[in-house]
Amino acid sequence: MTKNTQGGETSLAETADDALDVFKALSNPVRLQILQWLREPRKNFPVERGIADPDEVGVCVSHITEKTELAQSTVSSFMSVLERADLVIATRVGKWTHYRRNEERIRQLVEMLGRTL
Amino acid sequence: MTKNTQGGETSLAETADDALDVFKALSNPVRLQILQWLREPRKNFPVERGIADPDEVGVCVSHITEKTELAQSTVSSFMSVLERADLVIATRVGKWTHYRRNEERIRQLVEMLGRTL
DNA sequence: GAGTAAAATCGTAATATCACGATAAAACGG
DNA sequence: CCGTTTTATCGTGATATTACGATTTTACTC
Repeated sequence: MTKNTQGGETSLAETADDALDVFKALSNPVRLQILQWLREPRKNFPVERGIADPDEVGVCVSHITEKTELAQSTVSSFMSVLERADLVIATRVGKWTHYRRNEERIRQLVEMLGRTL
Repeated sequence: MTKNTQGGETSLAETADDALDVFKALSNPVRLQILQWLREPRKNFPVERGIADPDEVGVCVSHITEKTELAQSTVSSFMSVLERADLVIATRVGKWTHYRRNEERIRQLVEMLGRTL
């Protein structure tokens, strides 16, 4: 994990450096696509693989890997890029690492862009 | 020029592909910085170089080059990346190519991100 | 037309990102 | 503890981006 301990509260100030990380993370078509898919986990990942509720905890890496048709290692590193940019939150449930969107952070981000961009 | 003939009207639909170009354009610290500088041309580029009004037509490449401390050729290509992403508008006045922010497009973009991101 | 100044284009080396397979680490089941 | 499954990490080629100097194009001036 990177900054926050996956918990609820989020830090206030968004620096310009944060923005750069976000833009870098989003400047790849597959990563952008994955973030879109995660908007509706149940719709875009119909087959159940992990045990947990996708709306709760997100979608596991193996499932995302299948959909992207990229290698597992590639998707794994893509997901950590998205995580480092705080765009997604990782939760490990058993063997599965589930990723879900960090909706609060994304909202903050859009709001920040509205001010600073 | 790329799409619109530098005129006033803007196309409606923003595709996801456009978004990718924008993110790519903004995923470089210097390009991001330049876009910020262009928010206040008179403040950030006090010395007059071109003839035209900076608030009207923008800031010329040589002036931006000085401030970035990069080579002229680098800045020139950076500016065309920003232009291809429709984030800035180029206007040639004599020998000088002036760049200014495409505020309308940037607003649209932020609004689009609020919906789709 | 010759000379000059600003910007764009071209060729290039250095660096970063992408995408992979192989391997290691984590977590479980028997 | 051993085997299996899932994910993470590592090493490596392929491709893309960065940044430069040299050259070309554009536009002005004499």
